[in-house]
Amino acid sequence: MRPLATRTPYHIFASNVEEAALRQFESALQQPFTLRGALMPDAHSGYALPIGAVVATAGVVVPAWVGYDIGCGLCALPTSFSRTAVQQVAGALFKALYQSIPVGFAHNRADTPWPAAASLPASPFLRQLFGQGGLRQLGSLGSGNHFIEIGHDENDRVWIIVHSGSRALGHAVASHYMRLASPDGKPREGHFGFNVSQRNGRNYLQDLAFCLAFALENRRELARRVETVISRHCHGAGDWSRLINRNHNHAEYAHNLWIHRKGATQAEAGMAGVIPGNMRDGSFIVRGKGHPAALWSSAHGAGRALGRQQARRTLSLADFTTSMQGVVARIEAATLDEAPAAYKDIHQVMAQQHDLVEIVAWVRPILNIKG
DNA sequence: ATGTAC
Repeated sequence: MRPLATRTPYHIFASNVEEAALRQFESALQQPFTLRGALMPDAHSGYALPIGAVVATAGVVVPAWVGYDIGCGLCALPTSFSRTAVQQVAGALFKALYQSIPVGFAHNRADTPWPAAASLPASPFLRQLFGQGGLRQLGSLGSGNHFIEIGHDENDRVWIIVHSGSRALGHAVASHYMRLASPDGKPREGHFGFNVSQRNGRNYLQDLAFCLAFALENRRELARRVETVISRHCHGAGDWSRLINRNHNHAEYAHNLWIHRKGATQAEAGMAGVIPGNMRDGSFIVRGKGHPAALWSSAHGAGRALGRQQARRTLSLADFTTSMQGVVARIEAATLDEAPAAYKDIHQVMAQQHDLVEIVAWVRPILNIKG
């Protein structure tokens, strides 16, 4: 890979990165407030900054470097359900889950209670947005790469894995602050940020924290609903004391840096994490190694091998069906862009980041829910 | 990514 035109220290953990993504990363590193950068093995181009990029600044927060789905991430809940019992009723669970969980653009008919929201700090702008149906979206999945997986590890432990984010709320918050940060008042490509000590910067960070809490509560609610549905058919429960939660779209102050992660998972030394592969190969439960050159991060998934349109054009439904043998899932033209073949090989991606995370368990899917 | 787009 070509060297980047910058004196800012950076490290690329991917074997080959498309030129468009490289240019985005390079231009982020060229910003005067940027101190360090890293590209994870799943990096590919996104808005303003590649997905799979981590960029650290001195006192500046850039909303476009967090992206639209603030707080998007994964929860993994180990359970005491029996693998064979779950497998026997997988078809029924699949149907019941789509009845109890809104997916795609759908939301709940009624609000999901979230009492803690009232005492969380938030700007008046966010309060107003949140008041307009925020709670109806708690416990809704969304679309794209968001999913719910029920799977089992090597010891036959059943896991509930949820990938979702802050839904319309985070999107509106991101758009608002990206518009505020950009000099021409339009949300667009560019590396426009706020000083963290100024009003806009403080408001953004406060609303970002709210969205992170909302996204976590959304994933918890989704996992609760999955647990409830399974327990109507099988004995057992989730071990909520061992719930793992990791964001991959966020900004935080750590190690004396303002670290932005856009499609990159926090991986401090000893920290539990979840890295999804694809709807056939499942997800990995990991433990972070706290690699400083990776800015204490890892990949957030396999990364796309094919763009969504390209996947829809070039992949066949027949091959998709064959590749999904043994997994109960939406296998149809509408989900072809999420077929395993649309993603990079997750095992290779895991191998490329053995200095960043250690694999604790491999959760292989029994069923998968997508929007 | 998004009760869907300059």
